[in-house]
Amino acid sequence: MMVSRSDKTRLRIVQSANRLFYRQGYNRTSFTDIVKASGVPRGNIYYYFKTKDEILLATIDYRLDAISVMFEEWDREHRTPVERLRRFVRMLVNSRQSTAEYGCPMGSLNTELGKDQRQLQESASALFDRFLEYLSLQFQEIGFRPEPCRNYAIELLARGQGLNLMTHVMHDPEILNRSADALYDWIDAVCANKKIL
Amino acid sequence: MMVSRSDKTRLRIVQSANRLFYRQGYNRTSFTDIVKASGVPRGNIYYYFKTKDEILLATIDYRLDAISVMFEEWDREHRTPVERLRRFVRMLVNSRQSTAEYGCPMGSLNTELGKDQRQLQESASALFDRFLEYLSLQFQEIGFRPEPCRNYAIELLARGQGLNLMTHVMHDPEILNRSADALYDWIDAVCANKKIL
DNA sequence: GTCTATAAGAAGATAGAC
DNA sequence: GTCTATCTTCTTATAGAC
Repeated sequence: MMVSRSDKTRLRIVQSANRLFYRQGYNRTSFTDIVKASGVPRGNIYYYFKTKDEILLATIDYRLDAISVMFEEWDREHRTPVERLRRFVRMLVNSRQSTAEYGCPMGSLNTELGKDQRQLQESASALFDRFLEYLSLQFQEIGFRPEPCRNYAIELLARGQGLNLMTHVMHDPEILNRSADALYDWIDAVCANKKIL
Repeated sequence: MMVSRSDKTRLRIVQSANRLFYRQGYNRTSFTDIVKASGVPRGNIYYYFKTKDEILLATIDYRLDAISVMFEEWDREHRTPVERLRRFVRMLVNSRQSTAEYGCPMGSLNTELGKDQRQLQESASALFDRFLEYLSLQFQEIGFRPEPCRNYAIELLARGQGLNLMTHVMHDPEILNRSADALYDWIDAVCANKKIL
């Protein structure tokens, strides 16, 4: 696939913005911040994106693609759905340093936008949907009936987000480190429960 | 205790700002917003607070006071520490409507400030400290050795925050409603565990 | 496609009359 | 203590040359 020069410029804008939105939040990141970080002049950025909101939507798509790639990798590396659920927990632990500094990229963005920028948050919630869909599918493959699977996915994601938030608030990556076992145990317990059903 | 007229004006500013900071976030709330909501003219607000940051610190103190009052009420209404822990979960469920709209006041504020306004977030984290202290104390009164109590408190608070976040992201108060049972069960399980120790 | 200059408005904060 | 007018800076966005 050809990658034109303009595609490269666009990508540089999106990557720089994505990084800034994560580290400073969307609303505290100014257009000038993006200009400086990307090295792309103001007018040029407006050639690619009509508004700052459009840049945000592009970063969300960018993240969605990254998530898809990640899930494909998990599918390739792990044969069983239980291993993939554990892989999810391991990802949280692996990200503990940046989580302690800036929070969860997905959770903090949705929290920021969810208050009074509903339309943007609706776009950002697609990130959550993607995770819920994937986790839910794993529970189905374990053998649960479809109905409870989504609730299991919500419960697992909620616990992950809770740990991410505490890790960020206290700026202590060790919280994620030592709490992970409880999530592994929870996965095991749910699977044990399955045999009863 | 005498409540002077100037105290009243100050309180109106703090209450209006507190409401706005919760509903719009700190950074998206402008000085003009506070002027309009409180009905107090610009210059007058600057008589009470030198900067917008100072208003935020005042709202944090305001919330800390409200939390103290709440805990005193819980102590009066419930004799046993287990009942108080359950009361905490019940509070989360009771707040589900506003949580679905605006998130957790404490969690969303700390998430917003934690990225690149560390000094302000340090002040805001006092809200978390207050909860951790109170919950930790309940576990101690149940009979646990002091060391694990703080971790139990962190775990309970994390799970609450996780549910609050999912409730907010999906704008669905029912998530908190149906997930509360798992928290009640968790409290029971921890207490059962105590007998083993 | 690239880039600079600048418009138009909103932000936080101040000066000073009353 | 109260209130209005204004300053300065920063914001997003546009115009238009190259």
